[in-house]
Amino acid sequence: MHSLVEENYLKALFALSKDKGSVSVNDLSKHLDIKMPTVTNMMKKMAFKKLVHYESYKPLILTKKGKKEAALIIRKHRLTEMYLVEKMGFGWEEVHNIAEQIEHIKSPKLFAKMAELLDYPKFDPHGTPIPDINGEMEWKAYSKLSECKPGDMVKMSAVIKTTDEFLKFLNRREIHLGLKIKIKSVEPFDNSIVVKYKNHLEETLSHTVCERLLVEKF
Amino acid sequence: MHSLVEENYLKALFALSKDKGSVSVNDLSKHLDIKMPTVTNMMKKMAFKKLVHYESYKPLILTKKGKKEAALIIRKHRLTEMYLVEKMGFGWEEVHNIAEQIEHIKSPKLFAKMAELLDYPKFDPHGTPIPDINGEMEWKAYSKLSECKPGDMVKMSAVIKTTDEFLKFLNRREIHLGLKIKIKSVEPFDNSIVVKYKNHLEETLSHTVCERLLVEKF
DNA sequence: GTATTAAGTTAGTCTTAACTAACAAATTAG
DNA sequence: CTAATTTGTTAGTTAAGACTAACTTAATAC
Repeated sequence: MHSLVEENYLKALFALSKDKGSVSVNDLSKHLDIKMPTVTNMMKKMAFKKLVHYESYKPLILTKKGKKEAALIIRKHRLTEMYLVEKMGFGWEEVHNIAEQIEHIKSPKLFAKMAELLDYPKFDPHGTPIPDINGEMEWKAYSKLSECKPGDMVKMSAVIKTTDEFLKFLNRREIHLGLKIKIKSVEPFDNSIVVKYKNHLEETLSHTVCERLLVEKF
Repeated sequence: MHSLVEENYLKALFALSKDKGSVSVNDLSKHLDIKMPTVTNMMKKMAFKKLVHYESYKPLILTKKGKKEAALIIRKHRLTEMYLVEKMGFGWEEVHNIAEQIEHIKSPKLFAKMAELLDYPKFDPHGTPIPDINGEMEWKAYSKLSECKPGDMVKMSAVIKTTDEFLKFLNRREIHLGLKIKIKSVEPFDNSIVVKYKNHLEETLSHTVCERLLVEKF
């Protein structure tokens, strides 16, 4: 089994390689707030364990094994978040830090029980997919709210790049998953969007915000 | 805050000093399965942090601070055990190892929520008292089943020196907290006891077993 | 296409928390 | 009360995982 530290490297590698499929030592170093030489050393150790493909001066690539193990940690994280929200009554902005710790708990039984009690959830409280027990996960074909056009009617489906602060911001505006939103206009100057939903008849959302909200059109 | 390692030393010190009020380096070393020199070193470090009174060649004594911090870790452990049993459906023999890990989670909110959802429980699933938020805890005046006389009617109130194996043993005999037990006879040769309860009309329990079962007479 | 900058590596150090070997103090046995 | 045994300490080593300083390779700029 891997150390808590290795698990954090795995998670970071997985998260950062989402798009390109590979990660630079520099990016990983910044993301983990760990200096580059330390990262290089750890990559060699993890390469020896067949978790990552490592060659000097080349981008880092998770092995199949590394990817699966990372996904299983993320599974534990997201199951925990869902459990905390659904079964314990926490707000979606409160659960990240707790899940960050509980994801390292070694107890297949605990997470199996969470999954069972939640009726095998496919998404976490932020709409992000939960990897299955084999580490497989699939994103639905969402659009960013920032890509929507005036007149579009959409359903809030997921929040990305979540921080506690951002989620509190959404709370204050009563924006939550499942919310139906109508795009009233797009301000060409700064790409901010004016939307209407529930009893909020005219709410302006900055481009920064809209880039983080994933929606389904209908 | 203290490291996970220090927390384990605190817990062990607390558990071992239950009776005498002090612990030898040797006992602590054996209990933690850590060699004596390592323990001595750690005691110096923890003495510096005012968690334990340490003097060369003298028994170890927890400070008030050390005692409180130990009790608060034990509070987290026992709240977790109760939560796992009451809210997640685990058996009392399954929860120790999970709680052993979750007790180190840094999140006052999580444990406050557990306590709330459990309606501020005073005892864990084994009948052991849960320290309150100030680290205060009190044992009720239980007797050991081994001290009971033929004819006594008692209620099973707590299990001590629990191991998963011992709890499974109790499961197989359908012995659980709250069970009403009648002592039929005591075998003077080996101090085993013959008891009657529910549909078990004659069950023999060894002295070893009876030493670990705490009961209330009535 | 060389010069500069950025990214990555190597070498050596630090801290935590473990260990063993050797020694010292305290306890127990006779 | 001394000898043997047990307990505790000191000193020095190790592994994990962090760091800085110095150097090398790769990327970018002009």
